[in-house]
Amino acid sequence: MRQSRLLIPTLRDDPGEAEIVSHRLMLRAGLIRKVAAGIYTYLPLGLRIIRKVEQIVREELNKSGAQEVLMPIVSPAELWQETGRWDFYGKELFRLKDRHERDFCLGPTHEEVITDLVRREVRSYRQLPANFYQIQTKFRDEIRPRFGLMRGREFIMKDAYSFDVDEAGATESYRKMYDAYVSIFTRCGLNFRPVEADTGLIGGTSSHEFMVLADIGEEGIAVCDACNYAANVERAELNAGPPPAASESARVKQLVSTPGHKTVEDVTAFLNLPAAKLVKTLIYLADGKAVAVLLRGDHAVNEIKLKKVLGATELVMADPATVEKLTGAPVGFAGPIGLSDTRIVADFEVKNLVNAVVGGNAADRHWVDASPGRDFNPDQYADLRNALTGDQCPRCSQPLRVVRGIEVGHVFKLGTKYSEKMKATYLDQQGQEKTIFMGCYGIGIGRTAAASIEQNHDAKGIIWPVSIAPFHVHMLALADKSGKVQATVTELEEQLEQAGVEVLVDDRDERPGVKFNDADLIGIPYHIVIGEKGLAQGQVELKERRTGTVTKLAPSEVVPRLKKLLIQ
RNA sequence: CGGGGCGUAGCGCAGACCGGUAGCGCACUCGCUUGGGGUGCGAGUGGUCGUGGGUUCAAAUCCCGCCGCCCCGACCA
Repeated sequence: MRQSRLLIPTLRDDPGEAEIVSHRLMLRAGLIRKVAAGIYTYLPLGLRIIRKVEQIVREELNKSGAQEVLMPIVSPAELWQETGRWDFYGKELFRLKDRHERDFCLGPTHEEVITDLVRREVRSYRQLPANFYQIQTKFRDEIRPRFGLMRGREFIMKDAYSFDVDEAGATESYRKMYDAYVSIFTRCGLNFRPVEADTGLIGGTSSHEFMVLADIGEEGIAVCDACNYAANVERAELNAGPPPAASESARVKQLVSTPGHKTVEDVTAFLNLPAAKLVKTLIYLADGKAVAVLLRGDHAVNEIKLKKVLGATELVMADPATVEKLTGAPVGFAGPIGLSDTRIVADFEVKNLVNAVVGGNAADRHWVDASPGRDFNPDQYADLRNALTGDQCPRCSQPLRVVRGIEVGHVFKLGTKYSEKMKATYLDQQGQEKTIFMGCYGIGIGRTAAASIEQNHDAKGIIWPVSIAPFHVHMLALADKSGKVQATVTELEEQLEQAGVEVLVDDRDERPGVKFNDADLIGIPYHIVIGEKGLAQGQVELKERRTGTVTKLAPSEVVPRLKKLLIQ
């Protein structure tokens, strides 16, 4: 392929809109261009990369027995109303009406559509198990699209859905997909880690996220170096911590004036204490009933855990009026002392505090030197927060480390959540009607490419792994007075293409420096430099992008050498 | 949605405080030059200054509204 015939608009300057490496380099290397916030056009080079990732996904999924289908992007509201997600999905769902004012949406995911298909077409246990996947553009009206392809409103996703006769079958399907994902991300050359995850909006019973380790990752992962436990910080289970090292003796509690100091920062700054010495009291409405939730000032509540502990189906923070009615104080001064009629749950770490600050349940008042067990007694201690570095591993009690990751894949065991609501059933061997067990599985195609750049780049640009590189080889034709360069380039291009090596020839009338810099920026793994100087000695140069290693060799050696390198 | 920042040529920016009819670098076109790490010189092309209104003899510049984009945060009492 000739570079002069492809639109590869490289940029010398960093575009102002891009903050992170992969976004910047995708724009600079001419892979993508933005159309609107979170919506991009894939240029020829970018599209080739996307197709490479898709191909790997296809091959591995086909190998695992999944079958490819293609569902519509637009789906009718009725299907979403059946599962309740028409309302539950909220503003993230792109909605539209047709000319008859009927409601539709642009698919953010396809559980409803595929389950509808399966309930119509699958009757018998003989047709199961089945696993359907598609690679398709998805739409989610994200609250804040960012980082180029990392979090777009329109993006390409591989989504798959498994259907089994029972729980055991579903577990087997899940395991197969998990294994396929490991193969896929390994082939993409990523440093990744499967971690235990929460099930979020999709719902279901168990789930793993495939995280590419990178500092710019939007997700926190708690990892244990001692026993290999890894989980999303939202998911990681935390046990009651070690009993407190008896550092200080409990003093008598006092009510002090904290005029106007409502937030954790304000109060601790005013009292000159660390946030870890404060207990914050959050008032929630769990299915309409007020609950006080106690956490250390420096900890963040995890509402998913809280919901489980409370056994609540609906959980919202109480409005200021309710808080005032309950505590007798404006928002900012709630505390557990004297809240006798209200259920109080506290995070495990609260139990370990001595001489803590708590709200006074009166305007501009806080208690200092309050101690749990003596001054207030929660109804229950539980795990209510996200994991932090230093917390104990739930498996082996060694300290956890929190690292950042990019979620490129997610596998869920759904159970019968959708099949029950949508009545997707089959007849078993006894002729009994049974509900189908489901699983669902996603991979962000563009995000996988972006994650690869985050892990594979240097100051000059991208360094693609061979498996997803837009081309295998970038052949740079330098100045050519004699015509020899052109002749060699044409000959080599032909030989390489015949050998199945994908080659991009930089045949532009540009200075050598421009070509070298653009080639480094684009990041094709091998460069062949052909110039008159080298040819005078019967040689061309082969450069490995990652290491910069240059090998001089005769033109006739190029094809065999590359074939060998590319097979590795 | 809350906070902050920004919209001036394809890209990166100056001009704005102090109103006088738009500029720099890169890119692009043409000519010469150069030809192994973003050559050099010259001549050009390209902008309703995001948008609507207002103030003024005069608005990129001052005032108000709207739109878009980027960053941070988002029930944390």
